[in-house]
Amino acid sequence: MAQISLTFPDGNAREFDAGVTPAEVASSISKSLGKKAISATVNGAHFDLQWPINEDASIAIHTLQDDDQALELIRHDLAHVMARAVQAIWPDVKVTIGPVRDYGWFYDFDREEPFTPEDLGVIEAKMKEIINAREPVTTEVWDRARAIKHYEDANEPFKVELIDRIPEGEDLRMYWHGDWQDLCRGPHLQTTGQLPADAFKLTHVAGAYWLGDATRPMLQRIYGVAFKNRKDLKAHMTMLEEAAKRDHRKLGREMDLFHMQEEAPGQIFWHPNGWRIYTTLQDYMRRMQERDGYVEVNTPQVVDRQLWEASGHWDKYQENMFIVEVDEEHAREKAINALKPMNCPCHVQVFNQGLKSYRDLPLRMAEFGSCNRYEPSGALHGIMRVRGFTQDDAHIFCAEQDIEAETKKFIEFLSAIYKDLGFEKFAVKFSDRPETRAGEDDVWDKAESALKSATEAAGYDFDLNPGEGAFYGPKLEFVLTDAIGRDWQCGTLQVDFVLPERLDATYIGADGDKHRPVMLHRAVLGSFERFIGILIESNAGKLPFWIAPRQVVVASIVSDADDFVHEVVNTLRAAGVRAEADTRNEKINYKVREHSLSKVPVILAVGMKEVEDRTVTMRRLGQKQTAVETLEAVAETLAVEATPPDLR
RNA sequence: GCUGCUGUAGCUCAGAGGUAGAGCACUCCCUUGGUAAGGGAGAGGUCGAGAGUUCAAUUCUCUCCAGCAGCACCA
Repeated sequence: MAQISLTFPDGNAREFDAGVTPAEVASSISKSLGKKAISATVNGAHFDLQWPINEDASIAIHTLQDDDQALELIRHDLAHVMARAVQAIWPDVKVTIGPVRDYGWFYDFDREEPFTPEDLGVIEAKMKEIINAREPVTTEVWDRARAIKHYEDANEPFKVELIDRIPEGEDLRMYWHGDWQDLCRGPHLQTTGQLPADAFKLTHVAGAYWLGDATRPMLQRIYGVAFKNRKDLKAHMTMLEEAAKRDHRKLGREMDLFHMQEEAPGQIFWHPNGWRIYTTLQDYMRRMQERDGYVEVNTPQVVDRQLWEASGHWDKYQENMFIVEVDEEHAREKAINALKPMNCPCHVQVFNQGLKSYRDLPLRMAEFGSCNRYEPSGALHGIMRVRGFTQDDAHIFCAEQDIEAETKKFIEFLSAIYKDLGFEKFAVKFSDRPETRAGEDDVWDKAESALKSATEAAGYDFDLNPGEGAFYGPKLEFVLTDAIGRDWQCGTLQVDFVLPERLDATYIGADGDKHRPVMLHRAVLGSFERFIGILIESNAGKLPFWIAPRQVVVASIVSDADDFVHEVVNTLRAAGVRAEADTRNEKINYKVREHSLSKVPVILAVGMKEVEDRTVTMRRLGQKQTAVETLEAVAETLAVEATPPDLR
């Protein structure tokens, strides 16, 4: 038999018969490793212990001590064990797919009756039974015909479809957990006995379309989380509880920032505190944009359908637009309008007024543009996904050769702002050409490479979203994360070759001829609404002082101090600090607790001692210790903190 | 939009086929208290909306609306 050489992580190599399995390799090292092994990395690939190795390779044997591999296998095997448990309880449930995801896995089932929350407990119990039976996991490669026949006989149509979708020539691998069988890429554990019976939990059920396609049947997805041990599971559950406390919807209520109500789904009633955040951010953005060479405009909300037809929105976006028809009885003319879902067509109208010269480019046209989109009801989420919102939008009209420089300039602009707002790190996603698109391939080539090299030049890595670009051009997305790890696109930059064409934007070049500008659609915050949601969650409500709507509460300890309290408030207000008095007939403990819960960054306590010394006792949010300072010193310190970072 | 769940006082929630309860918040009174809840009293609800079943519905059924989780969507 042919020999192969396997190299271990310590650099030593040993000869084995070709076709040796990692399980045999592990056992040859020691009996205990043979038992403890869960999988191997062979030439960089994650290998099942049962797969044969046929060529010289590097090999590392994994045990449950290896976090990455162990967690992946635990979660993956639990997906199978869960499917097995479900079919053991309800034999006519059809199985589909069950991948590993963050913290756990899910598995999609086809079943008439919905799973109930009570069912989850029943399934969990069955899973523990299966785990404790400690049955071996085995695998075989089958040929296509046999696998299809098998699943047709078993009445598992989804599996048959899956096999049809696996490219010819790729191995079809079958796995058995005990006598329960599933089509699976692997790898898997040696036995279900390697699973921690006390470190997983089924969390929730939800619908999910088969193959992610809304035209296909909706399946029932059961989610689970799993860890290596009970302690990690518990830590995860605690983390989720903590994250729930940062939910902007909860904090928005507690901090009295905004509310929403049935009569205006997906729209926000901003309260004074919330609107303070909004205007503070808007003022800041306006200063930053002016400094970076933007001009600000403002355009109509209600626009005739003709413009939307010309721009292409009527065709491609109508479902998401609020259409406004004037009651015929009162209409002098029969016009159909739409609330603008985007600002771009209006900006082209501004651009088109008067002749533009190449000397006018790049023209950076900004608008705090109020948009309304009829978002699907299921997509609405607090103030992060709404039907009425305002973008910090701008369109940069430029020549093709300016794309790279403008992109780089924009990324630097965005990252400076994100830094000011406390987001040092953010993800960048790059989406390239989709299947159906407008524009020639060589133009796409140029645009894509310009975006990529500008991103790299600005010093950012990006994830590629192949084929996810807009039909009119490639795009960059700047993604921030909410309290429980959901991603939200905030900033964006999109190259657009199409709209200038459709709306006939032109400029006169140095050669005296008409040319077509390129439009860069870009936003930094994305929308104020979403960004404020993220800002609240990432700070757990403890906003930076300059953004905090209520910055200082001056609280009296005894009512004889009330006069000085008002003097302190007035002094702070004169220094540009948002201060208010709390002279209610309550104990200082009560006041401290209440204002701390509503996230006021600074509480200044004033008793008779302070009145005599003209001092205040300062307590910062989240800190227990206090500091006595003179009124003048506090006003000076807080005035600096209240100043937006760009004005310091 | 789809699947499932939820909707009772400002908030968090309990409750039952016979027209409702708690804690906190709110108002008033007492209390002037030194850094996360001082004491007492009071007020507050068309039980999401509509229809049906029933002697009787907030409770059961249906429809609608909204919210939550996930999926799809996010040009």
